[in-house]
Amino acid sequence: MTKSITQTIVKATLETLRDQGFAGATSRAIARRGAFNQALIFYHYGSLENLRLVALRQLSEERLARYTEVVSDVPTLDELVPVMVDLWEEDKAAGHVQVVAQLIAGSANRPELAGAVVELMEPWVALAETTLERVLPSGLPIPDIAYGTVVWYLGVNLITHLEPDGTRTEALFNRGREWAPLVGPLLAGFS
Amino acid sequence: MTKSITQTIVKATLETLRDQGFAGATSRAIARRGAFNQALIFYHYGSLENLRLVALRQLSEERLARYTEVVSDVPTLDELVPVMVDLWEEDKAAGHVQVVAQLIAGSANRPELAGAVVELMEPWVALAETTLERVLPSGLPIPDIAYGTVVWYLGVNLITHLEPDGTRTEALFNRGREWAPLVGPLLAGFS
DNA sequence: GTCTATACTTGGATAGAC
DNA sequence: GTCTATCCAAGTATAGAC
Repeated sequence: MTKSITQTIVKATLETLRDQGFAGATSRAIARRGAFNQALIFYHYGSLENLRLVALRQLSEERLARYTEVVSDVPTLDELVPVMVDLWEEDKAAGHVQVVAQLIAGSANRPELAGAVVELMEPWVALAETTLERVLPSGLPIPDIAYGTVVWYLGVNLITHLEPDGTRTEALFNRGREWAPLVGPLLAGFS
Repeated sequence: MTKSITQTIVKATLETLRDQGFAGATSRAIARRGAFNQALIFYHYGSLENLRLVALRQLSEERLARYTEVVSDVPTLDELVPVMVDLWEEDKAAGHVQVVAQLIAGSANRPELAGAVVELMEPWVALAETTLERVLPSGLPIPDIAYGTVVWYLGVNLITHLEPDGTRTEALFNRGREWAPLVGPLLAGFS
């Protein structure tokens, strides 16, 4: 099972988006990165815009499957937080959500890409909702909390690559781990 | 007091960043928007990169002054939340933080811009810290909460312009207003 | 300080050989 | 399906007239 050229192209696209940003992910840069001919992008995907779309969709689906798998076992909030932190480390190491942040920012003024982003966000919010419904006490505004969480995750991903060493975000997550066991019982006061 | 050309240029830069995104904010697009000659950008600012820096700095300082002014009077959390929502509406209407999100995303792979962003973020986190120290009970990890808040604000701004109508973010802020009075007393349980 | 004109570079995309 | 070569549009930046 050798990798197909289309998969090579998508992979190179994601890597280039991660390392060079939206503006830097030109057809030529992507081709250089994947060591294939630039014309192949247009033969296989028609346009760079379309390739970006395909790459985004693929990444989203792949990661959503992973998140769903890992998260669906977790019964309580204070177990959820460290699990989420681990997923975060995973994504950060691979640069996955940096890619997403780049595509979202780049989708300004690009209706097709923007539409895809909104559409692809939906199942993520849904996952957040079912998960939070399970681990949070009832009576809370779950849909808003879920949406707020996804949005926050996005913000973190946008900012992280700016920190020279990522210490500040690191601290944030450590604090999350530390305080998670306290938040659950506290919120129970609402129900 | 007629407006100087340099101010016209900076203004057009911010507007173009807001409406066309980072990639769309070229020297030609900016000049078109401000109805001045494209060469003036390079005469007055040397390079587009430098103009972006100046524009970012100016916007940040201007808004920070406004936020500081409005927020420093507010003594409690449930008064703070609606005030913040108002500031948010203000920024959203003017598109201010969309600009910031664009510049942050665009600063990937641009060390100078990235450095400026990190540097300019510092006073914002500081403002968040002193404000939260005032309105939150003691015993909480204020620096992390402050940083997390700024990061979240960034995420909201990144995502908002994608929503066709902004209803979802709207709902989020309404919920914030609604729940703010409950959170304060609750957190007091920690101290 | 502001204009026109233009040098130079890079990017998206296509034609046509293989 | 993959390559080379190339067209054309758009970008940053500068030179030089006014």
